[in-house]
Amino acid sequence: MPETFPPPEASRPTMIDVARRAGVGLGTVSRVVNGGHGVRDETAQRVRKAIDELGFQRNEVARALRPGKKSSSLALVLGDLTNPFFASIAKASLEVAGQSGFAVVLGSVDEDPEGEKRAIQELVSRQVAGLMIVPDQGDHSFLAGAGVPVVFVDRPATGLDADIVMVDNEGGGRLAAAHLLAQGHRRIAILLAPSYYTTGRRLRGYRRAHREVDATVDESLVIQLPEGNAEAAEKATREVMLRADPPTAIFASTNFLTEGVLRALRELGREPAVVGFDDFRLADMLPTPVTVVASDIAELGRSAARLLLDRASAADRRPPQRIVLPCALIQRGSGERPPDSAGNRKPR
Amino acid sequence: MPETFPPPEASRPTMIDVARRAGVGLGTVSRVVNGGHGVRDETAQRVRKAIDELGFQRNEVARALRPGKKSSSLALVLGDLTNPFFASIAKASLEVAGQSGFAVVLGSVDEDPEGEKRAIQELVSRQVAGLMIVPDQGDHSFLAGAGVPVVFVDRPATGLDADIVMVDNEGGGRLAAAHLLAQGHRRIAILLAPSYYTTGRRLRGYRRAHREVDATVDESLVIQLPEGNAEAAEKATREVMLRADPPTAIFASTNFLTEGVLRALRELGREPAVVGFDDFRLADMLPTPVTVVASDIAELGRSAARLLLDRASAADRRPPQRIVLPCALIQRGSGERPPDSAGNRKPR
DNA sequence: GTAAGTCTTGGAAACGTTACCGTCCAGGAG
DNA sequence: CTCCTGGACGGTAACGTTTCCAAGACTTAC
Repeated sequence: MPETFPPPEASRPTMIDVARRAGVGLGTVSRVVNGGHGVRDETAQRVRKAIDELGFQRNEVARALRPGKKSSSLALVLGDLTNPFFASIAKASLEVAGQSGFAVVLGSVDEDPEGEKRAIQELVSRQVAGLMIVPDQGDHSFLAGAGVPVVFVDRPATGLDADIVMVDNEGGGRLAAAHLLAQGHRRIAILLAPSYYTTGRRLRGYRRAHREVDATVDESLVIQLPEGNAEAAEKATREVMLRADPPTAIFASTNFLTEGVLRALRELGREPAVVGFDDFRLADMLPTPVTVVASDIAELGRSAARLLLDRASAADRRPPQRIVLPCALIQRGSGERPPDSAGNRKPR
Repeated sequence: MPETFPPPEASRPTMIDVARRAGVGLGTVSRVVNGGHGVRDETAQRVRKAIDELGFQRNEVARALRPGKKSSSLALVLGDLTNPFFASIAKASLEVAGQSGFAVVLGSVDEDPEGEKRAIQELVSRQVAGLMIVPDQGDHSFLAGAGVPVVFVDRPATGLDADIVMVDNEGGGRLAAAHLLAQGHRRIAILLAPSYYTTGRRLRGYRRAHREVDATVDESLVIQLPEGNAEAAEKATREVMLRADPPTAIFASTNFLTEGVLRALRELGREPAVVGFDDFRLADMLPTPVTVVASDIAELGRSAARLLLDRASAADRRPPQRIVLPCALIQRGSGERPPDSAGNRKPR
């Protein structure tokens, strides 16, 4: 059978091909490709012409092989991309990196902390120029010797003092609780995903808000969930609302938790005040629009990428930076219900 | 001896270091690292010991430099990760690729089709083993000579006959329209994002459903939006509902469009039947839970990754594959409203 | 007119890996 | 005892780029 098809493995032209075609040396081509300093204009023209004609494109892999040169990729390690929170970070950091000609390699870690370590090392072996990590629990000191700059996103990691970008969790927690307390609520349940750093800080803010108005926290309303998903929150909400002394307000410390809370409340037909942490799509479209404490998640990703690019390009030896983004309260209705509406059956 | 401080710029050990430490040749180390065939067991042990002691990890960049060897990364090029549709694809393909030891490099393309081409070429220059592309409009024939396997996701591209994974758009469109027609609706508006391939197919299904029950399509209800976002859909919905002869049902051909439709309807206080294409989070929690035509988006991503891995590893020379996933109707309420409820003011 | 620069340019050495080609040794066959 | 076979291993040449060094061409200053 005749091979009329385009050659299946058309090897792409290299700098050597370009050099031959332009009648110059290899070094000259390289110089032209990298900004063209120290090359006569006329020569540079000839080289560029050859590049166009051959459709040459620099082989980034070979480039990254040279010592010192890291590849022009950043790595982003995070959990479930299906969570809009993570998706926003990914999108924003991708944008910033892209503007500087950097690609982003993704590592997913839904799994164990061991899986995270493996994923990170895989990425390091790909010679990425830097790592953005939304860390799970577990020690990250193994990164110290990797010789790669690291930026932690959303929460710090133990064992490594690196740059970090996060939101003002304590301030946000305080904001949410203070808002509810100001409406007269004194029995405010707080739902916490298990052992996340952020969760602890939000709880701290919640406690501080109580102290500030001399209210005592009923510890039985501080609810540590076994898992950080909507189902766990739904179950916990059901249980706490069916107690003899239910809360008059609920503070869900995570977007997925908020969803679970709302599910349970709809099912029960109860309407305590609800404030969520992190905004989410359609929050304003629900039967009672949901009041949330929100921050600029995209900025989280953008800052992380910017910070990492600085570290990667310049020999940026400043001490680890710490960027904290503010939170704001967005009142939509669910957080403004008065205490006495909590037990009411929802009118249907 | 205690290594108190990891050297700040400890250059990572290479195979040569391992070879020296194990007292073997370079080739032997390589053989051990790649499965260890043709190496005596005792020797392999020694090498493995040295690897552990030094914390050696293969430099993937150098490996990928060798001719024929592509890097163990796949590229994924898609639009806004903030769209749960794209996020699901990304997550699923990431998972599958990860299981085979492949990383995924992301290219975002919110921009022009020219930006897409640039992004793709950037990724190709990184010697990825394959490309998964959710193509924008525009010609993709420039990929033909790249020597890299390509899988298109969600929609085909012009100019290149490659593998493709997509959902049964026409079937889904038909399903949605048929469902509405079966309830007696005869004036069904369809909102279409501009010039997407999928959009055209969904419209085709919509028309087919009409033909099947001998209903005629009022062409003024086939609404081409100037943009594919919620705002455009909201505006269009407002306009069409305020006409003298408004539709009794609306088919929103995209998840974001559905959101816009719902926003407009809430504002207007009107309740025509609504069916959306693609499921979305909280669809069941809205005042009237939203009926949708849904498909397994994650499977879209998984299939794409699997297909690409096959092409990349084996010299898979089968003709281009074409995988079409089915759609299913999920009835939740908004799609089951009868025709005469459309003009009703919403009780408040 | 010569010395000392400056600007351009070509060539070669690396980077860390894999693939190939030998060499060496052991053991079996003749 | 020799020859051959085959497995185990060491060495080296790539892969495509960047960087360094040296050499040539040309300018400037004395």
